[in-house]
Amino acid sequence: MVAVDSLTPDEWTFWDQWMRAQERIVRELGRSLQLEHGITKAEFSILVTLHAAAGPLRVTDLADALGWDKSRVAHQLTRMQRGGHLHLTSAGTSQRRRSVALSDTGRQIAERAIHSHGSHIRSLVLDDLAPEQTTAIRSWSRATLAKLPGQANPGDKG
Amino acid sequence: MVAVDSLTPDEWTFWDQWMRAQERIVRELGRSLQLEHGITKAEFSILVTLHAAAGPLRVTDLADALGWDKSRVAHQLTRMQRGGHLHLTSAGTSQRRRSVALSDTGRQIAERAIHSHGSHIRSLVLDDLAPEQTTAIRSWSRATLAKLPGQANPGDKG
DNA sequence: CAAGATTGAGGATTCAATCTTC
DNA sequence: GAAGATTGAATCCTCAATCTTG
Repeated sequence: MVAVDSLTPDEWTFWDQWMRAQERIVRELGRSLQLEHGITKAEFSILVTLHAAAGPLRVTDLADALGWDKSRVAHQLTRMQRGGHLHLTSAGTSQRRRSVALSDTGRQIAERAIHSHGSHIRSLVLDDLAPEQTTAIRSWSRATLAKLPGQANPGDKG
Repeated sequence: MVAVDSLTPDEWTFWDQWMRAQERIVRELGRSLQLEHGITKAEFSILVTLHAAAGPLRVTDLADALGWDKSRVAHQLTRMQRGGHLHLTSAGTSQRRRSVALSDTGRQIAERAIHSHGSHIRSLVLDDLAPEQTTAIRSWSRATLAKLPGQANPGDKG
């Protein structure tokens, strides 16, 4: 006799529905980004972070701003390199990137995408949230970010 | 002069923190599954769905139960085939699967994983939720699932 | 033909290992 | 050597195209 469940059926349903709702929203937003701007969700994240930055960023700073690990950023930059939305400065003969910034077209795409993505977030999500729901989710998000460590990069103390 | 933002800074922060919190929880739960049971989140989803089923499922029914599209399920089954957690019956000479069920070891892993995964969900999430937060999130999830169509499989009426 | 199912290609993510530079 | 950055392999996910079978 082993207790298989550590959650009640009601708790499982709660969790399952929450995760499914989340995934559908994310999928839907990703599809819109692709359809309307030809970019993926990951590309959008890079573009919007660079758009918000004062100037060019090093890979590490980009990673910190995004909460991603460096290898994820490096792979993403590699894929985006041929898209022309980025301006990458590299070091001499090697493939090592020194800084990343938006190109002119990158900036244009970023601004258009930010605008329409925001609209979709509003109509898919924000418009349906009552003030108490917003409050509840906001406090959960903050508590969770405080509770779970950010993406541990190899060099981090720990 | 173009309005770049359709959301206020506060709204962006709200959304950004929500998504980051979500991703960290999911990542953390995935890591535990891998560490403790040697399975991924996707594998867990398949195992738990088959465990809940009365008997063997066809690919389409598995996909419907999961809210995944069939190709996603097919790829996942292909990867899991060599793991020995599944019992697959196929049709004569072809690679076409007729039904999917848990093997004995699959059932054992599923039961253990359900138990510990539930514990992690409780300690990472449920324990920190006040009743009002649970209520708010539950109603958001339901509304969202009702609002967004499930994964459209090619054959679905539209 | 249509419903059931698989395949291939391309981007995304993670982990561990390695390269580069100071 | 340590900090900055890339690489390779394995899994995952989506879309479009194709195969299989009733």
